[in-house]
Amino acid sequence: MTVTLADVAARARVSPATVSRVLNGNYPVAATTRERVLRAVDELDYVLNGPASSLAAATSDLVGILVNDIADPFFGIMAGAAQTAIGEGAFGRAGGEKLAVVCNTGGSPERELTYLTLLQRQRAAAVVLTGGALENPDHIAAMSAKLARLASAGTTVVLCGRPPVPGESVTATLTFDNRGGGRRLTEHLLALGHRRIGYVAGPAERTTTRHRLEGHRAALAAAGVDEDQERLTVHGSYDRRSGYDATRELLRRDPGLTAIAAANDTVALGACAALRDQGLRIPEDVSVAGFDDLPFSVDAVPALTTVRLPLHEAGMRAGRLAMGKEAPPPGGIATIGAELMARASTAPPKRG
Amino acid sequence: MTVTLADVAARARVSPATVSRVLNGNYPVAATTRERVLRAVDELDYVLNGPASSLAAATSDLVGILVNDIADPFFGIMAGAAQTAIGEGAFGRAGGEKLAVVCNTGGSPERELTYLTLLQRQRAAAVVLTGGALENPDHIAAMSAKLARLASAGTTVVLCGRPPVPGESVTATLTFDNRGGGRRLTEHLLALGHRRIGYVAGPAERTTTRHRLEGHRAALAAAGVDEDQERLTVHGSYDRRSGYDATRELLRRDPGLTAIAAANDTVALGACAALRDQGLRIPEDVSVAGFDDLPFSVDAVPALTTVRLPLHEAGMRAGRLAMGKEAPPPGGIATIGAELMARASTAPPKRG
DNA sequence: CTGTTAGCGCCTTCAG
DNA sequence: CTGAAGGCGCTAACAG
Repeated sequence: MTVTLADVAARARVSPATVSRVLNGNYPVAATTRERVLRAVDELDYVLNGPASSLAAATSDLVGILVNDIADPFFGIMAGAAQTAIGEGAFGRAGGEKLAVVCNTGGSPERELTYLTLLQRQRAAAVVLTGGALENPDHIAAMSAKLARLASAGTTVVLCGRPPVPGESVTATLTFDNRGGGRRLTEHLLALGHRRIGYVAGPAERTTTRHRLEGHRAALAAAGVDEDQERLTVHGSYDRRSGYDATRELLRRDPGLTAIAAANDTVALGACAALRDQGLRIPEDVSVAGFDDLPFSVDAVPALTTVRLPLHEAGMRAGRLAMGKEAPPPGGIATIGAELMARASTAPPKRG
Repeated sequence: MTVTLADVAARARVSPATVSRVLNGNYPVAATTRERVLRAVDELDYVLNGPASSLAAATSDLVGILVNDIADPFFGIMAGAAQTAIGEGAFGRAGGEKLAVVCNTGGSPERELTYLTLLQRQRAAAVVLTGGALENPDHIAAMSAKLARLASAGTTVVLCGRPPVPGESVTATLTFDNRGGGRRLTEHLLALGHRRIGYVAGPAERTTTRHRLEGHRAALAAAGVDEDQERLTVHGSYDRRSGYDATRELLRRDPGLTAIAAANDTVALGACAALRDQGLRIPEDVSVAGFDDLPFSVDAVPALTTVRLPLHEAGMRAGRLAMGKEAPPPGGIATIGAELMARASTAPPKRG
């Protein structure tokens, strides 16, 4: 009932092998024969059986892209770009189309491993891991083992916006300069004259959180403003609500603070909302800064000072690396710059 | 070199068939035997070969979720919810985990069809299509044919936030009341006293665009305000830039308009930016309204009046429907309500 | 350039 | 409850 390669072969009066060859396009076939086969494919409305191909060839055309939160444009932009890079130049019936597919871990370590296992099961051609990693030792060990196994099974592993992992299992790592960005952002605040700066950090145990915070602290230390920093730091998740709640908490701890640096732009927006609800003006009373420079940040009122991460470019590059369309950087690791975008939400302190 | 079912069977001193049975959990196996097998699986670090299973069983555990724009939270929220619903209750090594996977069409009809073909090739267990459909007749025909073929191959097809398609190939359709929402939004504007309302529509040829616009026009017609509407409508894409550009164009066409209704919240934010750049205040000079009620809308300044769509709930339900965990609604179609959220960005007109 | 021949690894009747 | 046997649909050497 379902039409197979053999049916096509029969209709085109060639052997199944020939049909396979024209479909995969990786072997010379006479033009007229190809014509005939393609016509038969169309007439029979034939669609290759993926599992059968994968089984026989011991590889599949599936490429997995793991993200922590698919509803967050930070990941959406990277994943979309990667998917574009992976899919491009492959259209129509011709072979070579990869099925680029994104998997949402929700930030859960179990789901991250589960997805990796599922992709391993499918014999995925490549896997792209985006976003910061969890710093829990058990999870790190489990991940290393899993990545090693994927790599040894021939799956290309690419990290995008993630710190490098030791070992030979990762083909390429694109890592963001979160530390440098965090540092420059706080230097900007210091240059404006701020000294009491609240920090709304992301979830503890995440590399992104730690690196951004380290940059912040480094800038403070260099300026000699390093007392009491624990009290001026509150951890939360990477969402709006967290920014709102943490800001109220910071204001309680130090009503005199003149600036707030947030873990990312979304959190910064929550911080802005909390400040407004307290009757504080931005930036006159309190300056606010974010991180990532997501598209909405420039439209915030006032426009948000933040650190720009080239998410689209990074995603594209990760996609190309996953496909082997681009050579890995020397040493397998490339650090991607983070650029300060000074806008209207930060200004010299007027009070305190 | 790569460990297979047979290896596990040998180690556990049972037949391959038995191993298969415990792994798939769909057949009675003695508890002690199961133990032994599971232990062998662990010791050998065995991972099922997906393609081989799929080939033999003629089904796979892949579920595809198609979205128009993965960087847009509108889709991210639905896709994330669907993925959660599909993945839940399936952890550890036990069988039954589906690989829920999202595919980004970028709004391109070709890519939509390509992804469907790729999913068909993988013998996907289910496919969830989210977001509005293109109204081009050729594409509609191609899609119907493709969906019919998927359905006849045993793939469950679910539509989420999409208008129903004729035929028996779709298991369930969840459609948003875009028309009703659009109508209520404009009624709200009319009730405030607005009469010259600019409309920034989405891309032409999309059902979502058309339905929202129809609701808008219906409200105007009911109020007897139906002259000149073509001139007060500008089409664009569903992004910020489009809102910005279209608003400038609308202002050029009618400098006296007192309100702008936008295709969605993102577009509304672009509209706000354009108004501000023209020195117009919101809502004193011009009211602005969006659609969708994405998370950032409540934090906009002023808070954005919009129409709330229960994206998370819809996505969850679509996921459950795709998994057969929930019975389809009567007739296979459920309409999901759209609720007006009146906030600070709309107020009675002060000028004109 | 094209046909022939073996499996790829697993599931699924059918016996026992 | 468990084992044995056949085949799912395709690709990959080999010949020719």
